[in-house]
Amino acid sequence: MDGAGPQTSSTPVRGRPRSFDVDAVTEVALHLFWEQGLEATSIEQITARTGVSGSSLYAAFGNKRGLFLAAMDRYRSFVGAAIEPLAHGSHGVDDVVEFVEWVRRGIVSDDQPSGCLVVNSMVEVGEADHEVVTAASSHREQLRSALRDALRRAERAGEIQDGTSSGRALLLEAGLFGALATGRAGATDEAAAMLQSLIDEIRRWHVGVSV
Amino acid sequence: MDGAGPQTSSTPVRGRPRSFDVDAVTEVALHLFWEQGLEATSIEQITARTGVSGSSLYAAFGNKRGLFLAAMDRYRSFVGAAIEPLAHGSHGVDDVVEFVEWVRRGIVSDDQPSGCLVVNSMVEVGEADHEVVTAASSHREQLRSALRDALRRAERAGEIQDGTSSGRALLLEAGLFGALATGRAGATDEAAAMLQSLIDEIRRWHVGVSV
DNA sequence: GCATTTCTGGAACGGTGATGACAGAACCCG
DNA sequence: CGGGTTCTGTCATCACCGTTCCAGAAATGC
Repeated sequence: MDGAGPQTSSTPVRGRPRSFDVDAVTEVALHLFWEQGLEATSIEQITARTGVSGSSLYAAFGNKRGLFLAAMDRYRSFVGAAIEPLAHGSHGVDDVVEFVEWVRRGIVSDDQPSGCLVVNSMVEVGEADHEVVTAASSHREQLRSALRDALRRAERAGEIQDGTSSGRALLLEAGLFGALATGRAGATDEAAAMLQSLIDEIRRWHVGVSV
Repeated sequence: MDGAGPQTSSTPVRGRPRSFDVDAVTEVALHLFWEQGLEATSIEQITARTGVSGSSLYAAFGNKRGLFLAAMDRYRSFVGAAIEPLAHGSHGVDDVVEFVEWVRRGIVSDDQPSGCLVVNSMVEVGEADHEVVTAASSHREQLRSALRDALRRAERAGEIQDGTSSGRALLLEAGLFGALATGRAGATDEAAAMLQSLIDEIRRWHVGVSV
């Protein structure tokens, strides 16, 4: 019976209606948390960018943690859209490469903060917050599973050696996270090179191509 | 002419001598920063664990940032000892595998915090602190260069395909960082599995072994 | 219109944490 | 042993930040 969480789009029917868009505020918060981290982002910064005062934020999200969790959810569905083709695409290796390149575009792009909110949170929060740990764990599972699915398709298509999909999904997951952590430190070129090396290695997986 | 930094073991000759061991304090600080992060670690915690009061810390290290930088240096020489055989060892692939296993032992071990202070700092500090960015960049360079050296030896020994050492050094660096980030989130089993998948993949690099 | 309910901004509260000031303590050198 | 120098601990300062309080505002249904 703590913070009841944001009622995304239910009908309050009674009392004064909310005067701001919860999703829009979550988006702004996401951007700030993504760019600066959880601790380094203050409620005041969010009120400044959204024009919504602190008490309204607390009424809608419970507390800072609730807002962060909402932002994390939003981030996860953003990434989920790019993961989807991995899980249920029609290609094997090509789907994987396409995803890695999507990540690379995100790191190089100036439109979004470089790095991954989930990776950042894993490192910054560590094991301190159980819900954050759970969300991050679930996210990793989702990504890894999608990578594995794509690699299984690659196995069936004879693109890569049988029995390697699980291990290689883990390998890719680790490589992606490492590149994202590096990108966060401002070394976008290095991060992009890491992802390129990942792609090169994937290409070498092709059965029949000399080692 | 700012904080003069800790005079590690010079002879003060004049005035009251320091009554605590700078290295020992740095070690404690390192442990706390490593485990909790920069922001989450307070000077008070360090005074509590060391018995040294805040003003003495400020006299020796300038400020919290100076202490953190000293801790980072200490961490880097700790890791440097494990990197050394990579750079100047006599084996190729085996040296690389040995290093990955050293990282894995660190993650699984209960004696040290799981994760890597440099990776943690890259993510937590981001691009905010120029000196931290520089130290992290230098550390990455050192690791990558050592990995490349070992892989070059592997190339010369005919263990892996020629011309792949640079790319694969980057790949390993990314994979290691990703596993370390995952370990920091408390998922030590997952992190260990990532490192194992890295080792498995390295084994598949062996020229002559079927893809 | 009126009572009720729920929102809203602004100001206040309480805690925390980095840093600086200061008086005393411990050591060197002459 | 006294002067000069540098350490040490305690306390104060100052800023920041998450959170709550409160009085007013805006909607609902009767």
